[in-house]
Amino acid sequence: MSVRVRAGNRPGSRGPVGTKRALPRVLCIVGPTSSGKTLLGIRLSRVFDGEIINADARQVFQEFDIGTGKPIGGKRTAVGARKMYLFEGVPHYLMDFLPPTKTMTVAEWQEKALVAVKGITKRGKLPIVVGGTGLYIQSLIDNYRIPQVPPQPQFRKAMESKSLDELVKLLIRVDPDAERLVDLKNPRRVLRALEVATFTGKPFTKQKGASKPVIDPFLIAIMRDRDELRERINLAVEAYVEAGWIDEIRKVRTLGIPWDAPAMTSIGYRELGAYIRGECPLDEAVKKTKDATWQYAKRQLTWFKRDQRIHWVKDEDEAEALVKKWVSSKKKNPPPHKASADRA
RNA sequence: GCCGAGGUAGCUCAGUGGUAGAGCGAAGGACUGAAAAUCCUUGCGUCGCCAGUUCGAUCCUGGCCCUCGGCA
Repeated sequence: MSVRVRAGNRPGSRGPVGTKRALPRVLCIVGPTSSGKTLLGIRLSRVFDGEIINADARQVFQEFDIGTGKPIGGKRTAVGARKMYLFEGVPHYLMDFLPPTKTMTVAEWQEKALVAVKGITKRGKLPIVVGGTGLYIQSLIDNYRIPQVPPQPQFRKAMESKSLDELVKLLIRVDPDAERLVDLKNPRRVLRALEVATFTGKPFTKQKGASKPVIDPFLIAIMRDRDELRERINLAVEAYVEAGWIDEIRKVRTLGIPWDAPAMTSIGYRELGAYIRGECPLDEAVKKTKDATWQYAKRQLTWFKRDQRIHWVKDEDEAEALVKKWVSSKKKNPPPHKASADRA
């Protein structure tokens, strides 16, 4: 079995040797859903002449607007030769471009995001990454070296009939370190590791890692206490329904998007889908959507809590003040971030 | 009022004569090409109340209380 592995165009893998240049500075607004990232991003993009790079795994989809929390009123607009997503004049990259039946991967996001960072920087603007998909953001700021094997549908299909135990055995045989470095109880992880080993002939655990940073990030998140965040989530869900979320789903259906399309598996779309199909009453679907969103927010918090580089602020004003200091501290090639180095 | 079913973890329920489990929820955690995904860890609760039988009852017997059906 042979396969075509994408050529070595991985970001950061090469570069001008010896030409020491400051890394592009990138502001990253992270944190759990409903904490206020989108609004803060818009505000800071105005104040600091920035452009936004979406780091939300669901806002990438076309037609999925209300329920994914895209800024209301933004849309694809022709700018010169090509179309770009604009919200009140602020360009958003990696937003609203993917057909709902397609999937995107971390590696693709990482690559596109870096291209966007470079373009924005070249035009003298500040790149602002905004989103709650922790893995995406980390892949960018820590320059993840992701094993270069795209998903292999036929391989995954072929392995479907195997039990987890069998997959684990196969994996350990070709990649003994997987025993302690891969979550052997998680079928997805095991399958992926096996996939990489199979198509490269080398152990998965030897191929994952991180390269030298290619950007100079500044991470910021708005701290909300538990009750407040939960309340914000509830209100957001209600506001989305009020704003026509259900009609949005119906419309997407008339466009031929099946219930099991990748974008349809987003929180709320699946719960409200059950209501639309007549499987449960509306109030139940809304309640489930709130609960699922909260569970998601907790997972995000688990992710972001451990990243010591994040500056947690209490409100937008504090965020702006902090960013102002960071922006004006330019030059001075900042020392490499400690936190990223001792994470392996 | 009569007949039937039932009262066990926050919820839905399983179960046994030797003081009890599952799913969901909740809390915490992981996370390198599906990430709004996927996965891991954590369960003493008066087993409705009272009395009896028994070495021992949540499980058997009797009474009581409550819930849900059906009949009046």
